[in-house]
Amino acid sequence: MPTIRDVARYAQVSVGTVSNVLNGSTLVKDETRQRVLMAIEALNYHPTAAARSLSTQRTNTIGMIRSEIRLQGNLIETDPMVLDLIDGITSAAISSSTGLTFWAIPAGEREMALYKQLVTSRQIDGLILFALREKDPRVAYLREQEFPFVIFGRFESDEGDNWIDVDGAAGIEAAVRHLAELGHHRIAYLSPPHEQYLTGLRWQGFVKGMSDMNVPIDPALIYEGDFNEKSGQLGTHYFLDQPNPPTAIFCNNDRMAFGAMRAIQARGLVVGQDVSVVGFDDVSLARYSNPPLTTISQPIHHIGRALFDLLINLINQQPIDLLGGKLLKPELIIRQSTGMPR
Amino acid sequence: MPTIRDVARYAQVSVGTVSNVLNGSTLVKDETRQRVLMAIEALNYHPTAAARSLSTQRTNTIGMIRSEIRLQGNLIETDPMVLDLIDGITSAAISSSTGLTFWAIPAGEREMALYKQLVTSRQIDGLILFALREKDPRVAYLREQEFPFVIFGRFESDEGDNWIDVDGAAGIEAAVRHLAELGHHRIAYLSPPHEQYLTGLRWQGFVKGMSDMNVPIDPALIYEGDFNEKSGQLGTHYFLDQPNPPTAIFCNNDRMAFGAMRAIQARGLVVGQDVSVVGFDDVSLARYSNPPLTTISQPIHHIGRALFDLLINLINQQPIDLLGGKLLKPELIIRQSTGMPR
DNA sequence: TACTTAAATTGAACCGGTTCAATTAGGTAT
DNA sequence: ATACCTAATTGAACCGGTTCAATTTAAGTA
Repeated sequence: MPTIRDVARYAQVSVGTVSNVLNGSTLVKDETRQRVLMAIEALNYHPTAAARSLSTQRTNTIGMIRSEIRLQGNLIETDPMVLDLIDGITSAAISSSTGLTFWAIPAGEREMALYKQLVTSRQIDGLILFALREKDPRVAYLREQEFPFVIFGRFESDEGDNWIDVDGAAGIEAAVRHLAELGHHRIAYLSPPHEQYLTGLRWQGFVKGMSDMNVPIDPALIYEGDFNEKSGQLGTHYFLDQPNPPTAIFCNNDRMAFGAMRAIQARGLVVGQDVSVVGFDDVSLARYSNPPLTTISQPIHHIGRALFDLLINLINQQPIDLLGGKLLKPELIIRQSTGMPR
Repeated sequence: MPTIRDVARYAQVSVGTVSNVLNGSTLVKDETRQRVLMAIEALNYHPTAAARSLSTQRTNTIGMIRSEIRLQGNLIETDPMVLDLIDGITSAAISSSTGLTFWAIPAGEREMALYKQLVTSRQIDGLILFALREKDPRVAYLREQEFPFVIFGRFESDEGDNWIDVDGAAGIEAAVRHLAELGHHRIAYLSPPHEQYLTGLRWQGFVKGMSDMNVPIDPALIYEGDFNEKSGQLGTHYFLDQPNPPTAIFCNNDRMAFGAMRAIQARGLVVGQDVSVVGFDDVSLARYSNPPLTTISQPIHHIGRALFDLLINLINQQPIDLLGGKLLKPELIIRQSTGMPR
């Protein structure tokens, strides 16, 4: 493998000049630049990433870590939504030749060790966090280390300027309004796991929506799910076993909504007639489920891109342009899983 | 940030000794090791990844690149299956403190440029390829460069020992047998895009299954899809518009199968009674669709782990243990989307 | 006590880039 | 011809690890 010194020798210039050519400095005479470029071509030279990183202190890599969370022993599978997020991030990353590196690790002690490792060994220039938990230790640590990071979601009273979120509460309010206007008075709530930070925010939206529409909240119609289909199914059976079952179920993600629809159908009931179901996320399948799912859509691909841009600005210590605001409005997509109660 | 020289000074040893301690060499006296470890602790020292990479020529990072393919102008969205693959890879990677770096780039010229960049700049130690296309230029290039890579899938007559695949043809044969045994004589085939290498292999399985069961193949019942729900829907409408429509549709992934079910239901027909549907992949939603989808299951999480182990062995030039064979048997999961024809 | 051998430690050289103070080349004004 | 200024180029020092031949220390043996 040729090094920069080989190129310098071949082109009969110094290594400094080659470096200047590589980094687009304007200091180099055109004729010299040509000679260097020809040498690079002739030797098929490519700068080594590690050497460059060592002297520039930049890796051109950002990181993302999935916390493997287990509830009652079973792994919470990754939401298809995350894949869309990854898609958005990587499609923005490619244009600034930055890579996205992934790790997956069980939440807990080893998780913090990984974060510390990455930060102190400078393997990455910045981090994208998502699915924050209550009193998430990761945020405290990264802040303390002044390590660049952005969050998909909010954390503790919206402080900081390094997050982008969807106003889930507003989305849920809209969903509740939609259900109430259809005539539903018994609306069940399939909650996210209580560890998640967003759980509180979402709940506020539900409470506000219910109170605005004068629908009473029945504690018997609340169930804590874990974002998997299975818990949507379990929660729904629990609801329908109540003496006074709900006519509508709001689910905090689409996967639980799919599980809910399945449970309703397993009892010989019709989704959208006997029981209405609303989801959250609008994953690509929501449009194709049977019946098509009414759900709250978030512009996840756009969010991925925006998070990336925000992080890069943070890393470069450039002024932050929030690209249309940090709190994005979600949109209620009405399909056939909701209808008037019988 | 402290460097290895700071640690050496603090512990009153040489940098060589510190390095030996860091790398678990047995040459260091226990007492010295303790002193060094205390110094590391006291200074909160962590080796810099870039410096280490520069001298070891290893990055402890492997790469994966998603080819953004457009058909008739629209992007083929990433399959949820890929997320499971990533999950499997990263869960294996974490135990050897290796990261997985992800890029997404449109197939074509820029794509090859990215591969060349990564290989020659040694940003990664190895690559995981998937969704190979006919005469895929990536394989030729990587082979020529002798760069370590493994493939999820096969390529050109199974040559090489760096791939792991599911025997999709066998899976399809089983699916066709299942349908024929139920009494179906008109079985439609929703094909993968023709550019994909697996398209040929899968087709062979379909042909063999049909011929074994003495079911004729009708050219009017073949449609080329693109793995998205939409094309499943379009293909199904095309099939059902035929003068002599099929009673069963085999779809080459679950997403197209979901689209197919939707199209069938949109015409007031009942899936599993009027028209049976079989998918491929067994994504987590398949169990929760309405009706639950009969599909071919591949152990994708296991495959991710196996691909990682294989790649690491390749990188370390260690003998390859194929962990239970390179061609894995898929399993037909029979659910309610298939039944006897009316 | 001297000699041999094994164990532990040392530190300069190296990996391959970037940076910047110092130097040289080229051009213009006096 | 000389002084002066700007543009272009140079190359040693640096980034922070690993490696290994050379050296020192400790243990074992006669």
